[in-house]
Amino acid sequence: MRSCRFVFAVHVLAVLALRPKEFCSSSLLASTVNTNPVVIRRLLVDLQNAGLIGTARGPRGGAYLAKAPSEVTLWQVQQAVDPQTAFALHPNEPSRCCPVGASIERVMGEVQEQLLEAMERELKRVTLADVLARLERVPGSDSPAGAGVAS
Amino acid sequence: MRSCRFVFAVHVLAVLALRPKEFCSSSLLASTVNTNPVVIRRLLVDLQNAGLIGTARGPRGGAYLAKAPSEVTLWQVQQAVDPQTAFALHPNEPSRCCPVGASIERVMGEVQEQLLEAMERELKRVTLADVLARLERVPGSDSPAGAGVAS
DNA sequence: GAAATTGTAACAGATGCAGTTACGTTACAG
DNA sequence: CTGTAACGTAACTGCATCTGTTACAATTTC
Repeated sequence: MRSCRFVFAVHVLAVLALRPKEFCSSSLLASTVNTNPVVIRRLLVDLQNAGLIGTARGPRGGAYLAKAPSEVTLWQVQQAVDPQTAFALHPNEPSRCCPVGASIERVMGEVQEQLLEAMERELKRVTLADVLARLERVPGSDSPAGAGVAS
Repeated sequence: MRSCRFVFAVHVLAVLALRPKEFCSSSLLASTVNTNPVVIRRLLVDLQNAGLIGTARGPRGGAYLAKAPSEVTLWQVQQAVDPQTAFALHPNEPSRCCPVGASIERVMGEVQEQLLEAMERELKRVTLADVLARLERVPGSDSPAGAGVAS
């Protein structure tokens, strides 16, 4: 994955986790991520479809975390916002005459499956609560960095 | 990784492995991969720098495999032609005022390291010889599909 | 009814990659 | 020694993708 949707999504979810029971607007989230509110709203659509957050329209509306941080794995986040392939396969069909070209796509497809499974195992081991626990403690901050941490 | 340099490189190395002691031209390799010879030559430069192949100029020149297929892992190939990051980090510096923005880059950088290590372990488990062994046997082909296989 | 906020469409700018053409360099063959 | 085949590399094009931006309809609160 080359896009930054994944880190943006983790960032947004972490902010939401630090403000439980609050509705955060896309403008507020955009200012902490340092991007445009529409970029955030596009992310929120995918996160909502995955059941990770909820949103509300109108004044005082915004997004809120729909699950406990310890129940949200980075794998869920990644699948929600950037379902990826590990590497690109052949863009043009290889020559079928060559014994390699005849079946290289199948073999590399199988390799890709193994690789994606390894990435899935690794990303499932890290939860949003783990991410919160690894943020630096900022005592003077307006939001306690430890809130919601369950590691 | 989104580019197809990795699959192209494995394809090329597999063809070279099936023709030991032969010099294969970039035109020949390009025809089995179904791309342009220059694309192949750019790959060959990287594979040569990594010590996986050798090349010779002039008539009857071309590329040859410099190692036994069982000694070449897909990790070596991937590092040679497409050293990658697992995912993109923040393009714009996040707000340092927010406790998340203050250290999210470090945390996600650590997550990325773990993920890359998992991918490395997985790709090191697969050698070029394994790839050759998983190609379909084509008895009528001009090149025995089992040549050089050591799995 | 006004205002705030999401949801979404449309577009601009930047980036990266595959493919292509062209040409200099090298080495073999006769 | 000359022609030819091949690598090495630079420059360019076209295409796709992504982030960021503007704009606007739909929704909800006050």
